[in-house]
Amino acid sequence: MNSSKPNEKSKLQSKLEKHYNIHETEQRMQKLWASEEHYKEVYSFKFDDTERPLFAIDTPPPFTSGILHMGHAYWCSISDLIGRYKRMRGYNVLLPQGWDTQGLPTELKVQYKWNISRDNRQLFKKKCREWTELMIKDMKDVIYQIGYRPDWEAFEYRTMDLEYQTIVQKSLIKMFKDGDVYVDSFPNMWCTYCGTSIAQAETGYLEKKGFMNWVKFPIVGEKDEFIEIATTRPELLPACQAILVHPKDKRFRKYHGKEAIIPIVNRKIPIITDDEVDMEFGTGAVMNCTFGDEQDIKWQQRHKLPIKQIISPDGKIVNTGLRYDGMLIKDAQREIAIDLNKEGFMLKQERIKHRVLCHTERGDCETPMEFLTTKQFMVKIKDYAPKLLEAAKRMKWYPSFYLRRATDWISALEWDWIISRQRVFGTPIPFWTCADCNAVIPPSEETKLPIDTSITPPPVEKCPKCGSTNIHGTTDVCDCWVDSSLTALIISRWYTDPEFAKKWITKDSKNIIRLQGHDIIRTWYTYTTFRTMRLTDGLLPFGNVLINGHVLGPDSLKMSKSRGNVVDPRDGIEKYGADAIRQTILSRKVGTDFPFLWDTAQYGKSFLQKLWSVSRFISMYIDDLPRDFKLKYSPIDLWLLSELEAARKEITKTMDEYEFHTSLKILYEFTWNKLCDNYLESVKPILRSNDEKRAITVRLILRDTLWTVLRMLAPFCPHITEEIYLKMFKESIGKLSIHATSWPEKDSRRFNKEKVAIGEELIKIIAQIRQQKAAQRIALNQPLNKVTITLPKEMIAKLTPYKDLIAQPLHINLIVFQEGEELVVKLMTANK
RNA sequence: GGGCGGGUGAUCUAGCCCGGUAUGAUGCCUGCCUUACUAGCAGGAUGUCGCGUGUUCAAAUCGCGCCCCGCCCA
Repeated sequence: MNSSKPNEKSKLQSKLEKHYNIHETEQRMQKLWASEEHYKEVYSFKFDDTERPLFAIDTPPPFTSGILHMGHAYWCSISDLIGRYKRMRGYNVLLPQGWDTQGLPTELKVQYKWNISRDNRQLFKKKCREWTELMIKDMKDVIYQIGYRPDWEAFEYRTMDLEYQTIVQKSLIKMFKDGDVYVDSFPNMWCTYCGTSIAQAETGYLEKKGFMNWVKFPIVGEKDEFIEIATTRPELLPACQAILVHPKDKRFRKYHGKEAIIPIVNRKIPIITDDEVDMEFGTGAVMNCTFGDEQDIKWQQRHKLPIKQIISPDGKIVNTGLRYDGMLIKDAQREIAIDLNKEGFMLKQERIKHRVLCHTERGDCETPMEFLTTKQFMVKIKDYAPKLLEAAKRMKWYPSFYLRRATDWISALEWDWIISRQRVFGTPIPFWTCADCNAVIPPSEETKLPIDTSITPPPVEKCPKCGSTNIHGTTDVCDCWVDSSLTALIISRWYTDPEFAKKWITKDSKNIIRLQGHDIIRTWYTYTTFRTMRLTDGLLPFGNVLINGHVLGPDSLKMSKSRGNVVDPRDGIEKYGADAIRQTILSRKVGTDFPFLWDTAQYGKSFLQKLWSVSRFISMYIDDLPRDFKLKYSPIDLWLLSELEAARKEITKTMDEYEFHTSLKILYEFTWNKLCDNYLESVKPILRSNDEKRAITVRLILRDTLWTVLRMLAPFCPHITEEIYLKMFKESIGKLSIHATSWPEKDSRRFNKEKVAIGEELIKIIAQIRQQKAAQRIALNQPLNKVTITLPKEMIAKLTPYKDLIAQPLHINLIVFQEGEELVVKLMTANK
């Protein structure tokens, strides 16, 4: 065995600077990881590896709005963390990253910011692409800065790419062939602001201010008799087809079978009964206006009421033959209320707040929904709901309670999915239709995709169903969820490499985890599951679902520009560094919403310096350590090692359960508390002593412990751990990067439990003495003449051999044990 | 109206599944300065764990009822 005592000169040389240079290091590491060498070794999916188990994350493709907030940094950090962790656990990890590019917000930006007209569709699309390229560049830059390192090289996708659009069109053609696609002129929800149909999933209820109007309807054939109704939408009076009352409502029994006259409009309508009328609401009588809301549609169909469409796609009143024609809905509402008042039909008006179904997803238009009868492409999903429910239950949900959110939503599905949108920047719908019978006509087999049927002639001259020649292409494009519901099939290359896809997409797809926010469970989650199952004969897109919450502003409120509480990740990275920001957001339970707190970021930054310092300290003592050495443990050593093993076990377990906040907490506790404050302080004298055996033992323990901690910290703080690895461990470990090393294995050494307990007791006593010093205002480095320690008899016997372990670090001349019930320490200073 | 989540010192929070002296951070206060630590270390104060009730030797934790906040949906 060669002597390992470092010579005096090199003893206090550290390989690490005194202060950790966050920004310089992080940038250097990111550059390194972008290199081909690191890509090949660490971050690439290994196609030719048949040994290692597979693991893929279906990461969220962010919408390329150009707006970037802490939420993006959040899911990037989670994806990155899981990727790095699973790699260390021996998985062949597929970490793709895509971009959800086609959407209304982009169109609006191009239209208004770049002032491009959408009339020239080809030019407009081109400009949308250009805009999107710029946004991707911007957003990529930021997620790069947070240390996110997906497999860009092989698995980056963009929904606007022609290859992607081809696959989307292929998938729709298959679904058509399976009978899932149809065209119908069912009343659809329509956004008059965006000028497009809207899916149920894109709407939400918003609290809006409005008026409740009490309107009198004269009864036909009666003098001065009126039936009163309460409505928030008087402008729909011209579309009114009936008044409904509850059959058991005594107040209206006398009007059953009679007719009423619509005020202003002067048209007769029947008064009919229906069980679903809420007697408590308003006056108990309700008018049915063809397309007021979902309930109106139900009633219209049940009672076979005539249909009258008085709202135009651009949100104007039409078709009434009254002076309101051409007015915006809002204006007409006001005007008709004025007229009702003038004519004496308005009983009263009341300011109210009510919940209105609005366009809430994608874009901030928040326009109240109207119902318009337009021809739309639909996909049958409602009938498939039972299978979706069953699938959701077969997946593993983290946290588990979100399963309920999914099943609730699926059970509530009432309509099929409207997949067409009257927009420009989107995947073209690959069908023609027969204007006479609504038949859907797909392109012929040999047609090269993607196609735009608005400029491509149809493959047939006559409608195969009715023989009509009235066949048209469409300018409609796909709902964005038609694009993004394919991600699982895209990353597994279902359409381009079926052999490869088979490895992933299976009955349970247990090697894939979907990561997404809770706000898009009803859209992205549901549609991906639905589409994948339909396209693959019932296979699942993924077997695991990890739901993340929202990062709120520091004031615990939803981040919003108007509130001014938006936290830009770039600010955070600049102030505290990427590793600190990652700690900040990863220290919270996954699945819950949480505020972004700068204090926590500060702690993360301090922790980086702490980790750096302890590494720096240890680096001074680990040169020339023997490879093979019979260690001479003290109980305190054993205590540390058993604490480390306990921590490793718990951290591994919580990482596997995606409870990162707990893993991180244990890492903090172990590193800062146990390793630095307790162990390190107590062994410092040994490091400098002449007891070579003990010194080498402690140095080996310190090195190995740091190495273990460093690896467990690597997924959380990839930059600093990589830097320390390169400076201190690469030479001996030999791997290119810490992110290519493996997760710490179980320490199978069996430590004498009694010795460990003694070590713990020693640590406790040292802490007590420190505490006493502080209480008596004695400087910590001031020597103590004598310390009396009161302990139970059997403890004294056990601790006596280890007096030095207490005396040395605390500079005590004499330790005296005394019998007693519980631990008490008494100090005597040298000069007392 | 329903479902889900939450209500813990000044602030933010862990713990709750699997009952047994409530965790950590920030801030505040007091000391110390020891060559790993743009600080660090040691210590301190601040809590009826939303309210009520039940089960239990024992409840932040389990049951029931209620109140408040958030989200999702009727």
